[in-house]
Amino acid sequence: MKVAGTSGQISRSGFTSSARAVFRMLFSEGQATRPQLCEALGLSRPTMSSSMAELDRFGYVEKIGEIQGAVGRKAAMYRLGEKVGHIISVDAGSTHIRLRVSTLDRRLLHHRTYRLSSSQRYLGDEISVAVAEEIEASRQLTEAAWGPLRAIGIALPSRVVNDDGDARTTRQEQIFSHFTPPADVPVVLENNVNCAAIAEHSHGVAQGRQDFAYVQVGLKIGMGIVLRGQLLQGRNGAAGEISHIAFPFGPNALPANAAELEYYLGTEALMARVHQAWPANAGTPPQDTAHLLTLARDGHEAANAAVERHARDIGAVVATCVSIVDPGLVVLGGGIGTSPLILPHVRDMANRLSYPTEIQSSTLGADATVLGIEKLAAEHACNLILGAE
Amino acid sequence: MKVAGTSGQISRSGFTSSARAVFRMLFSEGQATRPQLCEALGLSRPTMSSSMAELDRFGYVEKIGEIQGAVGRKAAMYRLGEKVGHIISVDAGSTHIRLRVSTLDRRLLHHRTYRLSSSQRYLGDEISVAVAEEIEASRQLTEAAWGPLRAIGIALPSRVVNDDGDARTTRQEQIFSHFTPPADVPVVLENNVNCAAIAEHSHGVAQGRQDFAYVQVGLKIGMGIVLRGQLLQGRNGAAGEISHIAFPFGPNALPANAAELEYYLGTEALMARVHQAWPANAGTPPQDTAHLLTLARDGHEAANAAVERHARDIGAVVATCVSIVDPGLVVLGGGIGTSPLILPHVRDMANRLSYPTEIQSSTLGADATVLGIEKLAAEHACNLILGAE
DNA sequence: TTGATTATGTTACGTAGCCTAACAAACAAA
DNA sequence: TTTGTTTGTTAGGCTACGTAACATAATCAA
Repeated sequence: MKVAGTSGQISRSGFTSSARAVFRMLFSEGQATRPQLCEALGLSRPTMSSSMAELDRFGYVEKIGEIQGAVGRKAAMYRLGEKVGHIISVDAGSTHIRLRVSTLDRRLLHHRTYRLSSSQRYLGDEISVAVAEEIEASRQLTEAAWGPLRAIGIALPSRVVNDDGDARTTRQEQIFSHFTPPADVPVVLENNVNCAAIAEHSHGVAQGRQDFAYVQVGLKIGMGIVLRGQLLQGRNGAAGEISHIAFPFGPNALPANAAELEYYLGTEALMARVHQAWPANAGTPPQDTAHLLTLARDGHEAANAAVERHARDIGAVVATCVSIVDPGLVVLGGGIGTSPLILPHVRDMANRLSYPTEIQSSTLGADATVLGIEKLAAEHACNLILGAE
Repeated sequence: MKVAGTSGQISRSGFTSSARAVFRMLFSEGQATRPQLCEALGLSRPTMSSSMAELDRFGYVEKIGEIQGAVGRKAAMYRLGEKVGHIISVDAGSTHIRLRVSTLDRRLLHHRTYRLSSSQRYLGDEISVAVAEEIEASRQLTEAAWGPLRAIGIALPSRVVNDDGDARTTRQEQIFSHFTPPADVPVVLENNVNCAAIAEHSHGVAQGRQDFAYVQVGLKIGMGIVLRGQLLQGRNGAAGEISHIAFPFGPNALPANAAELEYYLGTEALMARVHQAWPANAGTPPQDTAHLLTLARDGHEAANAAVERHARDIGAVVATCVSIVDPGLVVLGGGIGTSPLILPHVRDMANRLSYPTEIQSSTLGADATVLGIEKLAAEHACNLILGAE
């Protein structure tokens, strides 16, 4: 993740630690009653009173109702107030720009989707232009009740390095070629596969897991790794760049070039192999992977063989990842990754070659990436409001 | 890391947070003056007074002298007191048992080395017996001034899982087959390669690094990964078990069995390949890797070719690791790993296939592993004294 | 309806753990 | 010896919590 726009303002918030804890709780849980907050945070009722008063002075909390228990007085229910503001999250994908405007506790305020005129393999000018236009369009709709814009998050189809790393080796700055963020609004950048991993953590099958890996298999192949609840980014923003795994590698084979696996496991080369191996009497070969998967599902022999071999290749990649980080859970995503046809083969291969690991298919749809960057942008905004410490 | 022996005593220490901070500082720095501690921890002199008094009541600090600045009153120098106690650290290696008795701030009190009668490939009875005897022998020498025994750390040549994992799949419990630790003394277990990685962090070339990987190349091959300053252990204690990387893996090759890389990159298979490829006119082939490296260093052509090929294989493995965790630094250790002959080839291969990564040879000797487990045991003891949180 | 019971929120007040200010002690340099 | 500097202690205040007690608001049983 890279953050631009707020350089060096290490703003201590001025809130007491209990007020910060209350804010964080409402941030993560969405809403809670005072007794619930007391219980969860181990605070006394007087401390809760003063914390709430403290946050209320800034409009940072909002009473949204009362809850009646079995007996006794009603408990007041709170959530974050409107002065907390909102964030804009953008998935700058290869075919679509998906945008969400939401509160810090991720209540959706507005959303839009823009279809790019052509599929963009890499981050370039067209994406930058589209992002600029979409953000501008939604800013026009901003309502007073949304409060201030606290952050803009953008998921990019490129490596992203943080301030320690060397941004010149990535494409990340391309996003700003036609897009200039509003002054004073921090921009949070993160790789789109990493964002999808985050979404699995907050919305998907990896909920509650401290450690897991997300493997996206589609046009390209990539991985996002979450360890101790935090995204692993790497010195060059290259953690999870599994297309750079040594390939081919064997007693008589060493890789000649970097990223050979990217080509081999990409859909282009996969379909080329399918066409080459397609029997003359097996009908017309499939034109894309979706078609290939349909044929395989319907029991087509040649299609099945191709899918199985691809699944076993992916299983080998997963085994390699497990051997290195042993995450306990691997989530498969992407057009091919989510196919139920590949899951058993990946499981079999990975668990035979490596250590016991749960392997699941993602159930999140096309919104996964934008939900992931939304989470990251919200967390960044929350940290800014509560001070770095 | 696995910890046995102290089940469930979540002892809050009763010390103020500043006293704990002072303790931690003396723990990590060894010694410091009061003004230094104030400066480093951001505490006032009155607070330092009360913190010191607090710790002194338990004999947890000790004044060891005074330091005279340019002008003004002398500053008192402190270190951890004898009531803090000591730890026993054991490297249960394949050929030697190395033992150190030391204070929590790692002042050496006693050490001994025992040579096993034969090289043990795996953790078994003989190691357990030897560990029991060595620990018993050094306990006999315990002096009153050493204070209580706070922890026993043992580095094992096996996978080690923590309490979440399934210990039945590892060999770790074998260590207790002939060794029964004293009651009430926690035992800290960790894999020996992970320990060597820790030692690189605290004593070696990885000092000051938040993230790095340590690759040990010798009889077997293994890796220890430190991320955000903490050892990565994995759900099955298998993080860094790079012998399970998919191998062979290529367009026409999938691994048939687990851990094929362990055999291929092990010294046994290496020497077999060397012998097979040895030209008839090149003299007698080397009998072990040390000899092979000597011949290569002296310019022997066939030896050089073998070493280079092995180095490139290792470089491919390093590239795979970098592609997944992108640590920024890889330290090479072990009998073959530390050879200056392989370093350039590993560097070339890894950096060509993957992302910019510093690659260094370890400069620590045979004590690395025991120093690593010493660090872990000391940290565990420190946490117990200061309370969990 | 009315009191008993219970949960919630506020007020009053105590305390721990830090701080600053001021002073005492211990040193070097003038 | 005096002066200035640094170290350590004493005195006293402040903040962020806590507990105790009370006020408030609900259910429930008579």
